[in-house]
Amino acid sequence: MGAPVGLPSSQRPGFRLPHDRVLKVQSDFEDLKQNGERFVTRYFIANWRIEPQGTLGKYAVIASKRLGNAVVRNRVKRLLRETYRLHQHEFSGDLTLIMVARKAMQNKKLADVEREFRFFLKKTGLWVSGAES
RNA sequence: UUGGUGAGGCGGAAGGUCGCUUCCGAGUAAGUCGGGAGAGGAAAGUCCGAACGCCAUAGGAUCAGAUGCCGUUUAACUCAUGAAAAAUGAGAUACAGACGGGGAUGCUGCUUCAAAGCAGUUUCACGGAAAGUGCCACAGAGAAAAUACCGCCCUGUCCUUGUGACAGGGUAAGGGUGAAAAGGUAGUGUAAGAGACUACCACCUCAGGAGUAAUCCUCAGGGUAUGGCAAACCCCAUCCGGCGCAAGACCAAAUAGGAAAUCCUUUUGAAGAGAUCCGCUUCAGCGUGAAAACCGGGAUUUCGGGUUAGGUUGCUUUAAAGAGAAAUGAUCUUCUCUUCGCUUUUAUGCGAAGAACAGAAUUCGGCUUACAGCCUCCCAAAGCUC
RNA sequence: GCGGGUGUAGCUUAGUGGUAAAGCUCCAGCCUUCCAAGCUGGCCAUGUGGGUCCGAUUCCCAUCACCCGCU
Repeated sequence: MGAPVGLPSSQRPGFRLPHDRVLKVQSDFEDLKQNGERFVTRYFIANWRIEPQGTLGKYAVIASKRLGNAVVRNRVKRLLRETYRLHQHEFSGDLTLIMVARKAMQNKKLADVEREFRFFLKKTGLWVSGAES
């Protein structure tokens, strides 16, 4: 699990996830909630939409105040962001995705979230690459 | 040594891989590469203040609000030196802060016949109850210029001659009620009693002394007048304009409307000559109809205000954490610590789990709350050893 | 970041400083063949910690939890 080690930096796929990939516009959130697809797992709720070919996919992570205090919310958001970053080559890139954290995600490790994210990709047919295991 | 109270401090360490924000450098630019920096003691709660900013504001008073023993002291901030935000020096202000002192209060111990005194310690939002109003349930005779229930004493009457009953009067020493009963204790005095009188204490007033002050001490006099509650209304003294970085400043574009100035147009409308107006000609229209100005319409410019999750700034500095719904992370290895299980005589070894509370948003000080574990100091206790 | 409000029985609400009230709920009994309804009785509370006071749900302070507004 994790990033592939041993390859030169020019050959392995990039795992960067700069800050401008974050979805910010309010109307996009409402549009996705109205018209997008929806899938619920144990740890998070996913809203997504396939964008036209060539556009760079965006993402957003939501942790509501009911989840816990600021430390818990930051931890949950970081785990979801890390999961998206490490698995961003396993589905088509032109995907706008919103992940809403659920209460069961408190005190979980990265491996648990990764397993759930993989389950979500396979179940909804978004799993493209399949090269890694 | 153990567990405990109080005070202070620390808040896991090193490395690998993949990432995020920002700065510097390389690079035409992008991608990229190298280097630097990147949460706390409480960043939290927002309880109390201050800086800073805008608006308002002659001066005074009232209302409302806050504070309330005394002294000393402390931040951002401002000024000076300085290349400088660093550092040093100076100045100034604040809190329910810190330190020290005074007073009151409860508890314990000792002394004392007692009142009280001394020592230790707890607590205190600690101006005024002899300016006024109000309240003090229940109980109790009486709860504030008070009161005669049981009692005590005197006088009178009666007869059952008992220290009896009734009537009148005196009396706050005793009993009882209550949180609290109108100075306390001892004595004189008296029919019984009473600050009625005396001594000491307490209270009040004046004078002197000590102390920066709060306050304390001493002397003299007064003679009980002054119950408690102001975290009840209130009185006195002091302070006090409001809103808050979502404050505010600058800039930009679009949109609708406002004001001013200039120009054009119009006298039913259109066309023509003419620099323009008046006027004229032609056509259409109207019962007839002239001139000037205003109003109206249009264009340009300027001004001022509003709206927009607009931008920059305020703002985080040249020695840099930081402005975006908000980064400071994820994971692995080793070490450290704690707990549990197994093994071992023990030491130890192996395995597993865990390592708190908690995340900067203009800045600063204080307070409060949360916090696994560890370290240091002080205090008292228990056990062991010398 | 700033401002405001509320905590009383299991729930919804009362309550002048002096024994904390009502309705629904729950439990037991009566009534009924049984249930429901009805009647009788009972259980259960001032968020927490201090202070003022003889005495606090009430007054004051601190704290905790929850709710709302400003954009």
